[in-house]
Amino acid sequence: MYERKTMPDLLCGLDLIGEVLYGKWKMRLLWFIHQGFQRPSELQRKIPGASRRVLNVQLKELESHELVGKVIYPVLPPKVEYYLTDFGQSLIPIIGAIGQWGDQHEERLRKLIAKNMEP
Amino acid sequence: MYERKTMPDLLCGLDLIGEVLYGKWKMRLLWFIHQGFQRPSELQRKIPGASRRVLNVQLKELESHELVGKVIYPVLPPKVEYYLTDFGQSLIPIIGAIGQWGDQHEERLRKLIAKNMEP
DNA sequence: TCAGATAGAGATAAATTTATCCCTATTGAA
DNA sequence: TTCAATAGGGATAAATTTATCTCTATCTGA
Repeated sequence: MYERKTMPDLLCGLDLIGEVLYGKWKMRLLWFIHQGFQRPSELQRKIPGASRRVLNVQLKELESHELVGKVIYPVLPPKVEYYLTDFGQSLIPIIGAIGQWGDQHEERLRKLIAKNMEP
Repeated sequence: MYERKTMPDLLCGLDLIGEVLYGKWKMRLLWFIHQGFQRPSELQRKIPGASRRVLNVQLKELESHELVGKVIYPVLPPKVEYYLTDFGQSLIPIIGAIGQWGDQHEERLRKLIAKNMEP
C-alpha cells in the first residue's frame, strides 16, 4: 500500500472535505449508492470507466471515513451491500448541486474542455 | 508542458465539472478571488502551502476555462488582477456549500483523517 | 466440467498532478 | 548597490493517484 510522504494542510473546510472526497470516483460512488445501486458489481457496471480494483479501494476509503457502511451477507456467492451513513447522506445535497451545475452548463463545458485539449 | 495520454470520460455533470474544478488549489483560488484577493501575490500569501508556480499554472487553467479573467496593468513593477467571470461566479455558492460542510464537521473530519494516516 | 458471476487483494506499471529549481525584468527602498 | 517585491515560465523531479495483471474462493447453470 502507498505510504504518504507529506502531511496535508488542513487549514480550512475545503482542505478537510478534500481529504475525504478528493478521489476520481468518490462522488460518483456516493451518488450511485444514494440512487440505490448498493452492490459492488452494480457500481462497477454504473462506472464502466473505472476498474474493479480502483472502485474497491475508493469504497474502502469512503468506509474508513465513515461516509458509507458495508453489510457482508454470509452467503455464497458472496453478497455485499454498501449504504450511506448519516454523515455520507449529508453530502448528497452538495454532490447533487455539483452535478447539477455540470449538467446545466454541459454544452459550454464540452466546448471549453475540447478547446483545451489539443492546442 | 504535459500532454494528456488518455481521453477523460465525460458522461455526466460530475465528469464535466471535474475537468475544470479538479485541481488541488482551484476551489481555493476561486474562493479567495471572490473574497477580494485578486492579485497573484495576495493569492500566494493566502495559500502558503502552494508554490508560486503551481498557483500560476492553475490560474491559467481557470482562465482558459473561462472561470476567471485577468487584467494586466502596463505598469512597473508589474500588476495583475484576476476576477471572477459570471461563469466562475456561478460556482461560488457551490464552493461555499462545500467549504461550509467541511467547517461544520471539522472536528469529526480531523479525527477521521488522523485515524487514517498511520495504521 | 467449464464458463461466468460473486467479492477481494497484492504487486507493479503507467498516468497525472504537484513541487522544486533556476531563469528573465524593473522599480523603489535601505 | 544590493535586496525585496512584482509577475511569469521552462525543465525536471517527486509525489500521488489510477490502472493493469494476477491471484484466491465458491456456487450456479449449460
